[in-house]
Formats: sequence, C-alpha cells, structure tokens
Amino acid sequence: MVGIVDVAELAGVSVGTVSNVINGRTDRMAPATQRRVQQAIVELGYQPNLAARFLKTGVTPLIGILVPSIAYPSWSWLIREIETYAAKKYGYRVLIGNTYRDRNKELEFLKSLVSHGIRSVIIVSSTLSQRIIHDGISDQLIAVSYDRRISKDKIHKIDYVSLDHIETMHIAVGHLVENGHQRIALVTVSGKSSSRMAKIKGFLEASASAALSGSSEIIVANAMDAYGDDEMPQLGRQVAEQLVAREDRPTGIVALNDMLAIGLIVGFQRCGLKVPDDVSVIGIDDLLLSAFVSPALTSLRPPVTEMAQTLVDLIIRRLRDPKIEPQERVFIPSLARRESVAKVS
Amino acid sequence: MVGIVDVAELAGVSVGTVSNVINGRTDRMAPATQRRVQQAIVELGYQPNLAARFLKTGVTPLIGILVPSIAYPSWSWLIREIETYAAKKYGYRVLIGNTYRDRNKELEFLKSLVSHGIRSVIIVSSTLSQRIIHDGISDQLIAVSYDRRISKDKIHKIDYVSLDHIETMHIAVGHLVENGHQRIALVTVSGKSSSRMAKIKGFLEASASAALSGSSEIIVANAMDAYGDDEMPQLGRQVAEQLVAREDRPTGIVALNDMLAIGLIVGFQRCGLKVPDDVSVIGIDDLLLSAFVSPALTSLRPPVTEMAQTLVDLIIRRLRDPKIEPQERVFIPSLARRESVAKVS
DNA sequence: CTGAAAGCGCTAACAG
DNA sequence: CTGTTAGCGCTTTCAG
Repeated sequence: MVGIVDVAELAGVSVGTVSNVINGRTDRMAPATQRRVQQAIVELGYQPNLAARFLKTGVTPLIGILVPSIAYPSWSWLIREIETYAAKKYGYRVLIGNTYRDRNKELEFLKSLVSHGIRSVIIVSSTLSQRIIHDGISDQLIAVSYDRRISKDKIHKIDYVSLDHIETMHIAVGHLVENGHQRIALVTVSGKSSSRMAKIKGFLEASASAALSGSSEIIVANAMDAYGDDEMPQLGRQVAEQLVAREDRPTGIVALNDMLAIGLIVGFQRCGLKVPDDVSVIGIDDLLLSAFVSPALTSLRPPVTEMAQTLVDLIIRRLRDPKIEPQERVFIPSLARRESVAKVS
Repeated sequence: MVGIVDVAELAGVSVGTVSNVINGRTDRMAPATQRRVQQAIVELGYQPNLAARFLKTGVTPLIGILVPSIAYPSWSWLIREIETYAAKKYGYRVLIGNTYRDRNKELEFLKSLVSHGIRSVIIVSSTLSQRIIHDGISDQLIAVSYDRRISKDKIHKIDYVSLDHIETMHIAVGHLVENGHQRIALVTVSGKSSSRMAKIKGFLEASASAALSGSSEIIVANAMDAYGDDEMPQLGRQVAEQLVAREDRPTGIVALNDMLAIGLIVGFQRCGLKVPDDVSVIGIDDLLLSAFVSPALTSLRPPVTEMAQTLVDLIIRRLRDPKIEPQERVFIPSLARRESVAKVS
C-alpha cells in the first residue's frame, strides 16, 4: 500500500503538507509545493486509506441500507437509485443488509454498521420500533426510514420518507370510478405493515366518499410467510382464480403492490378473462413490470429516483449537522403508462 | 465509542489480555480472567472497531460486489443469496456497486474497494477484460467472476463461476423437441456478452444435432441501451407481436432470459395465443417470475443459492490462502416448475 | 508557509 | 499466564 509518507518523500515535503493538499487546505500554500505533491500522488497512484482516515476523523463515506430483501423489485430499484446517487453526488458507498424482516438480523446488521464505523442508515420497511432502534444502537446512528412511520417522541427523532398511501388510494379508486366501475376491491395480503394499514384505510375512505352504487370490498390473501414478500405473484393468481368463479365479482381491482397486480392480471388472463376489458387491475408501486404485463392499463408509479435522492440528501444533511431537525417527506405516485421503447429486427 | 482499554480497565486486566480473549487466544489463560473479561465486554456493550483492526491486520470483513444493476431480478436474487450466506457463514458484509456496464464506473468502484481496505470482489457480468482488472488494481484484489469468462493467462488468475450455457441450451432444445416442436427459435437481444454468445452457440449446436424436420432460427431484438437489461420485457412483447403475424412462426421458443420470456408470454397472450398450447416458451435463468407467469410451463432454473455459496466460498478460501490455484465452477440449471404455496381467505 | 509529533483503537511480539 | 509497547496511515495542533 502506498501511503501519505511515500507521497511526501517523493514530493520532498512533509506529511502534513501532503495531507493539506489532499484535504483542500491549499489556500496559503506555495503553488509549486502544491504541484509537486499532486504529481507525486498521481505518479504513485496514491489512494487514501479510508480506515486510517476514519480512525482519526470518525467519518467514513459509507451508508448502511437495511432492507427485507433486495430480491423484491420495488426495493431493488429504490436501492439501485440510492447507491447510484450517493456515489455520484457524495462519493458515498452503500453497505446492504437483507434482513427478511427478522428482528435479530435487523439488530445484528445495525450493530455491524457501528462496528464498521458507519454512522448513517437507511431503513426500508423494517419491523423495528423506535425503541428498538434506539436501544444501545441508534444513538450512534443517524437513521432515515422509508415506508414506515416510526412513532415520534422526544427521545429520538429520525427522518422519514414515504408515499402518501391515503392519497394514492384516492387516486386509484377515483380512476376506477371515473372509468365506470361500480364494484371495486382492494386485494391485500395477511401480514400487517404500517404502509398496508394506510392503504386499507385510504381505500375505505375513498370508496366511501365515491358513493358507489355497487360494492367495495377488501380481499385478504393468506401468505405463508409473515409478510409474503416472495409469494406476491402466486397469491395474486390464486385470488384471481377464486374471483373468476363469482358472479358478482368486482370489475375494478386495486392491488396492494406491483407483484400482486401481476399475479392478478395473469390469473385472470389464464381463466380466459380479458384485462382490462373484463376486469381492471391497478397496481400500486409500479416499479418494473405491471404496466408492462398489461400495457393498456394505467398504473400508479411512485417517483423512485426522487425518493432515493431525498433519502440520501436527508441522511447526508443530518450527518453533517446532527442538530438539524428530522424531516418528513411524503410523495405521491402518478398515473402513468410505460412506453414501448424497442424495435425488432 | 467504548474501546478495548475500557474493557481492560473494568476487568482489571491489560489490553493485551482482552485482545487475546477477543481473538480466541485463550488456550493457556486463567478461566477466571477470561470470565471477567467476557463480563466486562457484555457489560459495556463492547463492539470491536473494525477500522482500527484493519489498520493493524490489513483485513476487513467486507466483500465487494460489482454488478450492472441490482434492479435486474436475476442478479438481485443472486446477490441477496451472496449477502445472506456471507454474513451467516463468515460474518462478512457486502459493498455493492451498480456499474451499468460502464467501464469508468467499474474501475472507480474497484478503486474505492481498495481504498476501503477491501481485498476481495465478486464481479457479476462485467465488461472488464482481465487486463483492465489487473491494471493497477487487481494485484490488490482477489476476484471471482460470475457469468463471464475472463481469459486466462499467466499474469493473473481469478476464480470463475457460471452456468453451462451450452448444456443449458441442449436441455432447452431437447425439451422442446421431445414435446413435438419442429419449428424452434432462440430469442435474444442485440448486445453481445460472453454468456449470450455461449447460449447462441449452444442453441445452434443443439438444434443441429436434433435433426429437426422444421426450422430453427435466431431472432435478435434490437435494444436501445447497449445491453438492454432494463428493456427485456418490452423487447419480448414486441418480438411476440411480430411473430404472431407469421404463418410459419416457431412453436417452441427459447428465451435468452427470464425477463425476455415474460415479455414473450405476455405478448403472445395479448394477441390471443394460448401459452403453452399454441406456442411454448422456455425461459432461461428462471429466477423470479417466468414459471409463475405461465405456470404450466417448464422452465430452466439455475441453482442460485448454490452458486452464491460457491462464489463466497471461493473468495474466502483464496483470501485466506492467496497461493491457492483459482478454480472454475460450472453449474447446470434444472427443469423445474414453481409450486403454488398460498391459500386465499 | 512548512515540519514535527501525538494519538485514533487495535494486534502481536516480547518481556516479565 | 499477563503486561507493555510499537506501530498500522492518517489528521491536526502547535512550533518554527
């Protein structure tokens, strides 16, 4: 490893001087000295040793990301955007931990962040209560939570970013009603997370105020896993197959998320129903596929890139000045249709 | 931060002793001393400072993962498995870099790994030639490549894990032929990667030896992006729509990958064809969805978990003993059908 | 304007 | 069997 002393030696200056140019304290430095140092740096291919720097400064350009599973498309896309933006804008890299919504894995991951000297973490849809996060850990960690409100109290505050699930449901239901649907349903799954609860609440609100002449209902698919993240498509398909048999089945369906929407669409199609002619499905959290699987359909797409940037900006901001008040940022998805972008030869 | 000296003080021993119990050098230590140290550790909630440890030992429990994009399902699943296994088996965490197959991003990521003191990297499907990897970087990095053979020469060797694409195509074509298909096609996209080339070669070989009475063809969809990773579903759908118009269209189709397969299936269905009754589609790299989108279909599923573990094991092994000869491990996907696993309430 | 030196937390070699 | 200590590469204060 080539260190700062090697650079100093080659440039014929002291290590202090080298350190100064590396860290931009170059205001009242002789230009000649500066140039010689720069030259030595490139000549030797000097790379700073971040661990040593951390040991001295207590800062390392790394952000932790705690997430149930990056194999789940909504999250993997969000995290990709986070990583890309953090690297480009701030030179930060990310350390990812898949925790499968397992409390022990979550706590272990947070501990290991501290051990690595990391002082910030983006928490995606975790089960952790504020108290747990706080217990012996988060006094060392600046956290921002995505998609889960962590109740505020005086002890500890964190930044908070999410979709406005209530408004989302109003948009979704409104769109179905506008298109003439009178029997509508929300399809969800059994595990309860705060975002799911909010979606249900929003759906009930919206369908109440829509004054449907038909019915509105909530259909809950029973997941085997606690939250069913990996089972979404299968669950959707099974719900579709059961619905097909019903005379009075809803004609407009809002799916809890994208994967569930795909399952529903495919399930209906396999039973011979046309989507969206016979039944409409709106996927929430459209991130990758649902608008594509049924391109004639409108779907609700969250501003993933913008949210990712907000998450990173909030974290960095508070890292630089921990006294800043934590914020809460809420985003609203937009009705969108994916364009076709390819030609075939 | 509570450090080793605090523990030493509380336990009434020297830092050397504390270090010894932390690192398991406890063979000829008085049990009483040992116990007191352990107690002090838990009492203070001591967590080792990994940066300081690295500074001394040159080792940090972190692996880099270079990947075009974790938003792509095949890779995000593989990486999830890698992360989970590395954490559980070895206590290693992973640092992920999305490089979008951009050479500069790739090189920057590798440099930053070195800067962080990381000495190992799993390279997923990169554009880097061996020479590039080697240039001023990989002499500091132990690398294992997934899904891309990096040509070997004497200068530098790396471990290598991939699917046997040739054999994969033999299985896929064989399966179609067994099921009576006489006109078959491989659908691929325009960007060339070594795995795509191998698949094409395998398809040609297999269909030649199958002595079809009908035709075999290769259909190339033109991606807008260099590799089209994000466009796969759209590309598949467009190919399907074009094929539907053809009288002599193939009845058995092998898709380059899972996302493309989904696009094809959905495209055919939207045009009123039944899958697999009217046309069969086999997805390679079945990781998340294709077997589900068309569950009656057989698809080729690679042993993702096993490959992930192999990648990690190879890296750790060579990290511990860099003189070990690099290996090459090739896996074969299996014909599989996804089970339904959920009930509906 | 530049050099010298202390010390971040840890490990390992050596002394007792 | 346990204690002492040098030093990993860096930043920063203080002298010069």
